[in-house]
Amino acid sequence: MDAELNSPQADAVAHIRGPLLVFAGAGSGKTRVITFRIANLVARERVPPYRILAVTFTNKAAGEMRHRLEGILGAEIARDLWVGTFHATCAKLLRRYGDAVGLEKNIIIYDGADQKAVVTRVLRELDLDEKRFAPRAMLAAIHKEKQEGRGPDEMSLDDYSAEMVKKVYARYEEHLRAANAVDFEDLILRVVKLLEDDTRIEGETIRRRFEFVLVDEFQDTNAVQYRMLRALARDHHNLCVVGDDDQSIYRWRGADVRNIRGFKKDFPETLVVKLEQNYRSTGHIVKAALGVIAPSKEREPKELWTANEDGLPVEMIATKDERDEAAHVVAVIDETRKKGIDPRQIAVFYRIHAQSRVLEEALRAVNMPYQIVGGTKFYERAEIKDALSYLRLAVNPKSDVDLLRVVNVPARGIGATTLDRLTTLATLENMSVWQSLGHLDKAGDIAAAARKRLVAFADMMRDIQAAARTAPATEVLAMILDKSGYRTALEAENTAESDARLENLAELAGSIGDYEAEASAAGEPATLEGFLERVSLQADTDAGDQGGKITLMTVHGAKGLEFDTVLLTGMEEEMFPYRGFDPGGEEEMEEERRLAYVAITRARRRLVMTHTETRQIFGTTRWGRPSRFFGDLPAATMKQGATRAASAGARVAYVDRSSGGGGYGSAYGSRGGGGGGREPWRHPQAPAARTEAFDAPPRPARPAVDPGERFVDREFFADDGGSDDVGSAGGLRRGAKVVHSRFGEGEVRRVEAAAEPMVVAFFPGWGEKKILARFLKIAS
DNA sequence: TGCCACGCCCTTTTT
DNA sequence: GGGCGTGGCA
Repeated sequence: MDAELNSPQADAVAHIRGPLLVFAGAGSGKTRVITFRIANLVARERVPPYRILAVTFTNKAAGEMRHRLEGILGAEIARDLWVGTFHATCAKLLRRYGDAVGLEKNIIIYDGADQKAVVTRVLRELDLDEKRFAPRAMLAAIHKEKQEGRGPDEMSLDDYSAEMVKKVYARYEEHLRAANAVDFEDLILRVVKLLEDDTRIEGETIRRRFEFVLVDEFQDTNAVQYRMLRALARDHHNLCVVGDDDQSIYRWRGADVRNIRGFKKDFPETLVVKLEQNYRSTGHIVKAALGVIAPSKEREPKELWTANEDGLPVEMIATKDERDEAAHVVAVIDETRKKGIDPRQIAVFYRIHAQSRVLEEALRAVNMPYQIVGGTKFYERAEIKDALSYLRLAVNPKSDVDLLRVVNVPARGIGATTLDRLTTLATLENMSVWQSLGHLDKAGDIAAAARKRLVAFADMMRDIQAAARTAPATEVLAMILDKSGYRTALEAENTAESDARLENLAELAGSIGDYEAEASAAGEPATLEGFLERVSLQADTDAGDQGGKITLMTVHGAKGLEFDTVLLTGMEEEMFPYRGFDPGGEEEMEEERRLAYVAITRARRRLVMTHTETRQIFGTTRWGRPSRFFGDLPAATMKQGATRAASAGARVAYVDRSSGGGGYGSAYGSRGGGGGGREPWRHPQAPAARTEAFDAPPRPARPAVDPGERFVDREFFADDGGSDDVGSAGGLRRGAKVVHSRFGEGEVRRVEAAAEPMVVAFFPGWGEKKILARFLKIAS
C-alpha cells in the first residue's frame, strides 16, 4: 500500500477537481491513478462513496478495481462505490430510471446470438438473400451506426447497400422494441437519452448523483459512450479519464481514439498528465514492448521507460505444433510454480478463444488447475441457452427470439412450417409471436394438430410465468425443466453427452443459487430478472478468483491486468497478427500491433512467446511463419529456443550445447513427408553468422509428444486394450474408486482424453457409464 | 409435416 | 470443430 500512497503521479492528481486527462503508458500505474484518486476523494475529501462512478470496459477490470479499492477503503465503503463496466452501469441505471425512456421492468438483454437471430428473421421478412446480405455483416453495420449514435433515419445513404442496412436496421429496432429487449448499444443509448433529456427530472437526478466520474481505458470509448460521459459531467466537469492510445484495441467495436482530442476541446480547462515511467516490468520486457509499438503510426508522442533492472530476456520458443506448444506451456508453468510463484501470477494468452482447447487439454492431463476468463462457453452451450430462453420467456413472453428457440425444444411436433405460418401471422398482425398464439383463429393455414400443440405450449408457459412471479428463480428453473419435458428427454437419451448436459443444467441451477446468495449478501433482492441481466452482461462464468489457479485468456481479456509470468502463444503470422477471411487493411494491422503491445506489457518479470510450425485450428492445418512482431523486438532483449520436437523435426541450425553440440547440424529439409524443412527464424537485426548465439533448445520437463499422442502414462495403461485415445484425467486412473452424484460409487475402467477427459466407469446397479471426468470425485 | 443425418461453410477480439 | 441448412425418409 505504501507504494501506492507514495506514487507521485497519483498524489499529484488525487485531489484535483475538474477535467483531468491522463496519458498513462503501460504499467505506469494507470489503474493506480484511479483507485488512489477514489480513495483520496473518499478518505480525505469526504466525498460519499455512492457519489463516485468509476467505469471500465471489462468485468475483469472492474472486478480488479473493486478488489483494490476494497483493500484500500475496506469492503464496507467500497461496496457503495459505483464501479462497473459501461454496460453494467447503464443496466443498473435503467433498472432504476428506465421507465422514463419507456422501458419496462422485465427488459431482456439480447446477446450477439440473439441479435443475429433477429437480423436473420428480418432478412427473411424483407425477402433478402442471406447469401448476399450476411446476417453477421448486417449486424456489424447496424452496430456501427448505433455506436455512432445514429438511428436508421439519421443514416447517410451513400449506396444501395446502405439503403439495405437502413431497412434492416429499422426493422431490427422494431423487433427489439416489440420484444421488450435491448442490445448492448441500447443500454448506453437509453442512458444518454435520459441524461440529455432536459424535459425530465431523471437526467438531472443521475447527473447530480455522480459528483465524480472516472474512466479507465478511455481510448476505448466509442462515440456514444463518450457522449454519455460528457453528459454525466456536464454540470461539474469532474471527469477524470485515463488512457493510452497505444493500447487502443477496440476499434472494431467502435472505439475512437479521437475522443481524446475531443476531450481537450470539450473541456478546455483540462489538466493533461503524462505518465511515462513503467513500474511494472523488467527492462527487457519494456524494451520489447517499445520495439513492437515503435513502428505504429499516429501515436501520441510519449516515451516509456523503466528504472527496473533488465531481468530475464524475453523468450521466443519455436514449437512443432499446437500440442507441442501446449506441452511447453505446461513445462514452463510447472517450472515457475516450483519456484514458488503463486499460480495466480501466471497467465497464458492467446489471440482467439479457439486456441484454448488444446491448452486446456494439456493442463487437465497433468492435473494443473486453471481458470478461463471470457469465452462465453458455458452460457453458449445449447442446453444452457435453452434453459435461459425459457427463463427469459417466463419473465418476458414477448421475447420472440427466445420463444422461437424453445417452442419445439424438446420436440413437440411444432415444425418449421407451423412456425413460419405463426411468425407470418405475428408480422401481419404486428404483434409478438407470443401474442399471436392467442389469435390462432386468424391463421387458417395452421393445421388443427399443430394448433393444439401450440395451445398446449402456451398453457405451459402461462403456468411457468405465473410461478415466476412468486417463486424463487431456482424453483422456476426446476419447474421449467420438468414441465417442458426437457429433463425427461435428456434422461431418455442416456448418453454421455446427455448426462453432461444434465450436469450443466445442474450447474446453471447452482449459479442461480450463487447469485441469490451474493445478492442477499449485498442487501439486494434476488430476482430472476437480476440473474438474467447478470448472465447477459457477464461473458465469463468466473466464480471469483479461487486461489491456486493459473489463468487462460485472450489478449483482449488481459487488458488492464498484470502477471508475474506471461506465456504468449500462437505467435505466428495469420494467428497473431490474426487474419480472418477479410484481407484486413493497414488499420487492422495497426490494431494487431497495439494488441501485441498490450500482451507484452502484461508481464512483470518473465515473458515467454511461443510459435508453431503447424497448427490445427478450425478443423484444418495451418502452416505459419513466426509472427512479424518478433522482428520488431530488439535482439538484445531476446533469447531464442525451440522444443525438442520442433528442433528435431525442422533440423534447424540450433546449436544444442546440452547434447554435446552440433547434434542437429543444419540439414534442412531432411524431414520426411510433406511440409518440407523450414528455415529457422532468423532475427533481422542479427548477423547471419550468429546462429551460435542462439540458445540451446530448453529441455521440456516432460517429453514432447507427437501429433495424435497425448500425455499418457504409458506404463499404467500398457495393458489397456480399449480406446487408443487414453490418458489420465485429473488423477483418475483405472481401478480408482470414484463417486458420481447420480450413480454413486463406481470403479474407473478407462480414461479417454477427448476434448474433455472422459471416464468410463462401472457403477454397481447402473453398469458402465461414460462420464466427463470433472463430474467425478475420487472416493475417499 | 416433421425428424434426422449428412455435408458444407465459416471460422476475432467484448459487452 | 461446430453450426446451420438441405435433402431424403418416415
